[in-house]
Amino acid sequence: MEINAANQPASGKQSRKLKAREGERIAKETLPADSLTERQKEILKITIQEFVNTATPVSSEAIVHRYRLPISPATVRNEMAELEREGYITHPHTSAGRIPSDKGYRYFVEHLMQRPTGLTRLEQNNIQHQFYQIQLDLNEWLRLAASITARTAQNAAVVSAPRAYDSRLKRLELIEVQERLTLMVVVTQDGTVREQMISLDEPHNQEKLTNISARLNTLLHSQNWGQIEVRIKEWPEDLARVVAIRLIENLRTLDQHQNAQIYRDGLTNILSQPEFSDIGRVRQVLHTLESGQAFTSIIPEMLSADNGGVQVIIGGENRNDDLRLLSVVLARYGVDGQVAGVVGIVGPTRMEYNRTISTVEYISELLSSLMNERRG
Amino acid sequence: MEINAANQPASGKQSRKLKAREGERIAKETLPADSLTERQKEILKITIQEFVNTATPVSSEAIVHRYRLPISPATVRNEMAELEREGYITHPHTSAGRIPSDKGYRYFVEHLMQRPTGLTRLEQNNIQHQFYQIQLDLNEWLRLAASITARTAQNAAVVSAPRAYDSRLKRLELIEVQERLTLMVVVTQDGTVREQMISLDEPHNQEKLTNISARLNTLLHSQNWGQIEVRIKEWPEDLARVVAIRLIENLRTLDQHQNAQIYRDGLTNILSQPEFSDIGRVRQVLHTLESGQAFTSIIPEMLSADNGGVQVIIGGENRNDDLRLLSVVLARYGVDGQVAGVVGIVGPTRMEYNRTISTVEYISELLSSLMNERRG
DNA sequence: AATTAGCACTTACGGTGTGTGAGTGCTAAT
DNA sequence: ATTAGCACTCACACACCGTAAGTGCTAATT
Repeated sequence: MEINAANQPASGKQSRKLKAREGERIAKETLPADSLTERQKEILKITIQEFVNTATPVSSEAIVHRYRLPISPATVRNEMAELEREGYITHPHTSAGRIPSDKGYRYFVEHLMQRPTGLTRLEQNNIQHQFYQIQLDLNEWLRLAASITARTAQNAAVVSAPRAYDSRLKRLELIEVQERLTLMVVVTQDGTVREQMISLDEPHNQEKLTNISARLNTLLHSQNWGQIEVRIKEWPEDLARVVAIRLIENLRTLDQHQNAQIYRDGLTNILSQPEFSDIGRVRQVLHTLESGQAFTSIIPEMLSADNGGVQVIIGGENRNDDLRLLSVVLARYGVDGQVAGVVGIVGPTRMEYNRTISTVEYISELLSSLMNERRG
Repeated sequence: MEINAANQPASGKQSRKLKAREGERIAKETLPADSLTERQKEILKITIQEFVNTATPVSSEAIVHRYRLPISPATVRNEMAELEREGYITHPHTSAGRIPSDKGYRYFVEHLMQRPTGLTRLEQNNIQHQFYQIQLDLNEWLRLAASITARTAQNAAVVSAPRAYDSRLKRLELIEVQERLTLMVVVTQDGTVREQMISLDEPHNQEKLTNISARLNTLLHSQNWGQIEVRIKEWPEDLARVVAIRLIENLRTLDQHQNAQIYRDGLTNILSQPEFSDIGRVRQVLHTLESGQAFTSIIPEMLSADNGGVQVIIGGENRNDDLRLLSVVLARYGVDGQVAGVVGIVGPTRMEYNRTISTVEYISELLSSLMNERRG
């Protein structure tokens, strides 16, 4: 039992640390590639692949048989026992086969998985087609993105609306709705359109409104909310100022994006997985995903991460308790320094990481280039 | 068994017809109020109320005991047997109490339920508050509506985006994004804002675009797509015409609203009901609600119904097979002749119809008045 | 004629028992 | 270091009750 403790003291401790889950950053603990022998890697890889496909514990016999290994089940058993001691796999009860642990999946994702074999060229083209087919607005793009991602990865998809870093006014329009009610339409430099109602103290006709918006457009063009705030300091208390104040609010909420809209799709996919044969778990997961509150911490974290690539958070690595039994695969999309959002997949830890990662990667690239075309 | 067959021959046939479900319109078959004796009504009412509360079959003893009826369980049993013969209730197996049938619920909704006791004044105020608290845009209003409806009625909520009948241009704006790319923002008379990208054959600067939009605004103000189509017939093949054509498309899709957006919320509520202890049913229902295709027929039907009130579709009355085990309660909202959408609740047939109906009613009224304020 | 007491009958439900098959871990042989 | 052999452990499916709940029917009562 203590044989290999001397060989990899770090690894042993690290695994315990992982389970203790301190406040680490997401997807960090890179496992050393050389902590396992080649044969152990091979067996771990097969175990994971088999388990991903069949959803049932993998026996020593199944491994040698299905993959025609030149060793006996007994040998495999010995290796598996070792892998279990190291924490890469477990078994649910004595007479059952092995199932991968979170740590096992992590090792797989980092060292064992052959990449990239996720999406075929054909699939990519199909997806691209759906996006370019119609000139949709942002809202519908994101909805579509969620839907396609979910379908492609056969799991639940999450897409966060792009959040701007530094929204600047491109154009503002005031439209009379009623005597004392006007509709303000704000277009920012990156092409986002927002509408807002403003109720006025006294009646104004369209002509007046047009004048004001023309004036504001020239005065405040390409300014962000901070600059506008400074600019209007000594303005008189007239309508122009009222509008400017609403404009500031508007740009500011755009930047902070408290109303960070999340688009979801494909809940059905994940619930049809065998791990969700238990109704209680279904309810819990559904609740988690529907409320979306699990993502309020994870998405901002992803947005501010300096590492640009795909992030994989496996089971217990999740900070959020409700996501403990699920894995999350995330990628950022957007235009550098201007706007950014997140595309993600949520599913059982037993998922095809390769395909999931490829999907999320591809969709995020696609969304990025679409966003790029939008901006001026 | 045939005793009452002579008394209510129509009712007997009608119930059979119901089960045969021909292509009837929604929520129609009004059951005659006098087909039951007063005591039978009382017993049916109690049975339904008890079942709605407890979710377990109601026994004859429970009825006399809980409601202190001056009759014996045996008498109640006789009456229940009669009610069962008439199709208002059933029992799952010999030694179980009674549960209401779809027909029973319908009778309850039409004659037995005391209305309106749905929402307290306090609840109404709370709801109203949430809507008026912030000046949201349409999108977020509807999302909020779905969320509040679901929470209030403790079931899944469905809200369809308002569909316009006859969208007319209020104002159009062209904003340069890139040299050959412009953003068109269209505001219609009823205050709907839509954005669309237009790619141009040759470069145009903002000044040119402003000119064109000003011209179009005066020429096409308050016209619908049909009128615009006639108007531009002999126009030269310039940019103004290109924009006008896109404008026509835009207004037209607004009217047909193929992209009839549906907002959903509260799936969790309905899945926590005891009728969804079976995982298969959960999946089926979830699939139905997530895909939303079940509503593609039911919502337009509701929109074009001449009956303005709340519609209740109970279990098997649903045309859509996937909704067979659920009830749907719908109300229309909007501004007469201008825009209309639907607010609805979906839940197990065992639901508090009174409260559900009141909720849907109230939210739809609220949305209507909000829409009213928006329009010019 | 309507109501009710009494009772036999039916059926779901929870607990217990069991035997079978899968798969392991260990030991001893290769 | 590998592997054959084997005892051992569990989950799972199935059958087997006993019990409690609630009915329908019959006969007695009002």
